Amino acid sequence: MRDIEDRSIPFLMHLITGQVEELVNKWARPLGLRIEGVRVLFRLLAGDRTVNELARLTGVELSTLSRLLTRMEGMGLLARRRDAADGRSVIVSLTAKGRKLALQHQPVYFKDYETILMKGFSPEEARHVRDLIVRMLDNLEQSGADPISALNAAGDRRASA
Amino acid sequence: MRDIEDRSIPFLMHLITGQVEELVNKWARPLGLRIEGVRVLFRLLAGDRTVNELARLTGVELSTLSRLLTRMEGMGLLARRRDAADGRSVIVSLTAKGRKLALQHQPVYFKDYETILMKGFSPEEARHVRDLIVRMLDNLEQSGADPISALNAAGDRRASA
DNA sequence: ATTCAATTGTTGCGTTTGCAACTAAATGGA
DNA sequence: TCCATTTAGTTGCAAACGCAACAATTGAAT
Repeated sequence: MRDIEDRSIPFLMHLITGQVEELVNKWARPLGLRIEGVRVLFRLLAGDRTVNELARLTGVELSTLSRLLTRMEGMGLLARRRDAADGRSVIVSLTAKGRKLALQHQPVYFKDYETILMKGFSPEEARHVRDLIVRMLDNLEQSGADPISALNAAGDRRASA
Repeated sequence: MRDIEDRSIPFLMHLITGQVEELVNKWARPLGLRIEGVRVLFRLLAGDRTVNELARLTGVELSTLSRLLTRMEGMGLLARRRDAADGRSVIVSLTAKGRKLALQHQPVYFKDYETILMKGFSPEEARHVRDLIVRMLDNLEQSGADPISALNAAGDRRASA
């Protein structure tokens, strides 16, 4: 690896994430999409979702997602309709065109990037790293609804030591 | 963990990275910075760097970084000077004010986020996951200067199989 | 020496971003 | 029932983003 000096896990993940996203962006550019749009597309392939669910499932901020959906709707890739059961929610679904696009490009999606990332990994290593990463996410989640307080507390603790 | 269905490594990392960055952004906002600025600040604490080096070391895109440096220069946190040895390069260094700010907040930097992430990890697990992640970065790097070709090749291979 | 290529950093430009404020609908008391 | 609170989604706005084009400097080839 390069002469990276900051070997903290968050930073290393930042590097990986950034590079993978760059790759996906280049690939998706001819389709008029970027990685967020690609994520939405493939997520919807598994079934309709409300905007909120999509935000949670794709990790895209809500207002960003709302505008992204408007764009993709304009591209004819998806449709929004208000939920009859809950008038606040909006249900997003793929159009035929969107579904076709998704199916057409499904093979080159994340699996490929994961393949690159995990080259030379044994199955145990792959499983292990996935488990560890999931545990990190759990940790983040459990650090609280307002995780900043946990941080401040940690800082105070050390400061007073 | 939530009801996340996409358990691909890149996506899981995307979630972790996004959440950590959100935390850092909230923390750094009172300082007038965001995570990129924080990274620059602490990177420079280890010594002066050219703009290019900073970009590589922090994972910030070059034009974005250039403008970020202008802002931070305006805040009085750092200074730019042209390299006497190579007239193309610009050397970035902390001002006294920038150094003071960095030192002041050093304790709450990444270590804390890593602490949250790695809660409950044994030292072996922590070392292991770091090694595996570094291997992923190596894989990315070796996938070529233009890694998109590797991807296309992978797609073609499967398509013809 | 001259010319062509590569590297470094900045900027123009249109797009996208995230926060905060907002509307609208549903929920939970009193 | 009525009102306060919560939740879903959109939008205004200023800031930031990335790509591509650019100038300036260095390096390499002949």
